[in-house]
Amino acid sequence: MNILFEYLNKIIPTTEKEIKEVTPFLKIRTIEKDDFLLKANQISKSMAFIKSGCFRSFHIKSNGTSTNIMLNSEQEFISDLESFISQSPSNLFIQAIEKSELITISKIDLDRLCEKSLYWNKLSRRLTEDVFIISKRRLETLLYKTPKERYIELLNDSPEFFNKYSLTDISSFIGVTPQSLSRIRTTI
Amino acid sequence: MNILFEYLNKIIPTTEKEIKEVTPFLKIRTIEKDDFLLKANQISKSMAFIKSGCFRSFHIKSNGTSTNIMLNSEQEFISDLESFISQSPSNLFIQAIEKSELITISKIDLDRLCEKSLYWNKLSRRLTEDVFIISKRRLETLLYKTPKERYIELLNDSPEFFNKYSLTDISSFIGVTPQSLSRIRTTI
DNA sequence: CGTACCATTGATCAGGTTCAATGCTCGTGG
DNA sequence: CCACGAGCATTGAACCTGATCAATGGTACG
Repeated sequence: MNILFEYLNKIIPTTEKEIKEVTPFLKIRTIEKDDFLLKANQISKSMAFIKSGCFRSFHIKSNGTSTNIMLNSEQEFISDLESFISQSPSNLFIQAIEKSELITISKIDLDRLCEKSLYWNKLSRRLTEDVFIISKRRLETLLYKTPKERYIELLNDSPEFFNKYSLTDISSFIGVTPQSLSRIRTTI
Repeated sequence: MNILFEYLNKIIPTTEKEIKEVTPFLKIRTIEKDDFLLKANQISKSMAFIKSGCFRSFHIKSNGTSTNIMLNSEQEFISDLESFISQSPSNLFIQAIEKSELITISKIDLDRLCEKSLYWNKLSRRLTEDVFIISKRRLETLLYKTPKERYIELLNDSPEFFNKYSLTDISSFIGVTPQSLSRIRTTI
């Protein structure tokens, strides 16, 4: 679990106290390729830190088409944060793109830590802030930019995406069809 | 400032202690129609609670066109939260749509409150969570839905928008031109 | 009264979608 | 070990939605 503690320590420096507090609540979980961490209508009961592997979070419309709202990999937290926060049914599917290892903590245990501890409160706040900023930037990209501009932005800001995820997954993340992405790529 | 205290009390119940702690840091500010609360490249130094009035937060692209990323009115907090959190230059303009009254707190003072107090930490976390959920839902709407569906969703979920904001502002918020919104409206 | 802004309507244009077909790679089973 | 099938990326053609350019009517405000 050291990889998680190092990550937390970078965000808000930890002491022995916090490591001891949280360790009993952490669980390791392995998930196979194509299996689901969460499905629509379920309530997200735990927050997961990705030790290895990668995931796509997507929505399925009534007509059956699916759209990736988020792609995540190593050293990122994953869950439907909205469902996790409000303990309401999710509208997302979260699926492992490859065999992955997670470190998880349940909502109940995290709430318990936050109830009394300034540290875990500050940390939760920081993580929520980070996720908010990611969401806001994604919103801005969709509102202000053309698909071609979004592709170029992704190439510059997150070139590693193109090793981790298929072009189909990336096109859905960008908000266009795979055919359109393919055509965009030929113009560059 | 009672309107703010009532609002806070609903989110996380306050005691006399918290009211006393925060009161010295709160300022009332009036802002005239069309004046700016924040401009691009400035750093957002304060968080504002809208006592009366309404605002639009928008981005201006290099080609000069502007897009509303957010519309806010009474009993909502307003700032470029990304700039406020990270104290980095904003890419947004925040403008009063009408003469408005704000209750503000500076970043420095809020940080000071959060440093030691569990209450202000929990509150900040809750407010960030709420803003995250708003941002995520907006992202979903843009990714999954057509302009017509977005318009209908807004009509159902926030009919008051159509009293507060011009159709031009709303069309920009939805992510289409005023002409397109006008045509969408005629089909319903 | 006149000007400026907003909402609307018409005509044309462009970019993305859809439908369809093909090549490619990789994993599986005979 | 090879053959087959599945899924991904690409390409072509037709179509459609929303953008753009342009003009008009209405209304609020100085």
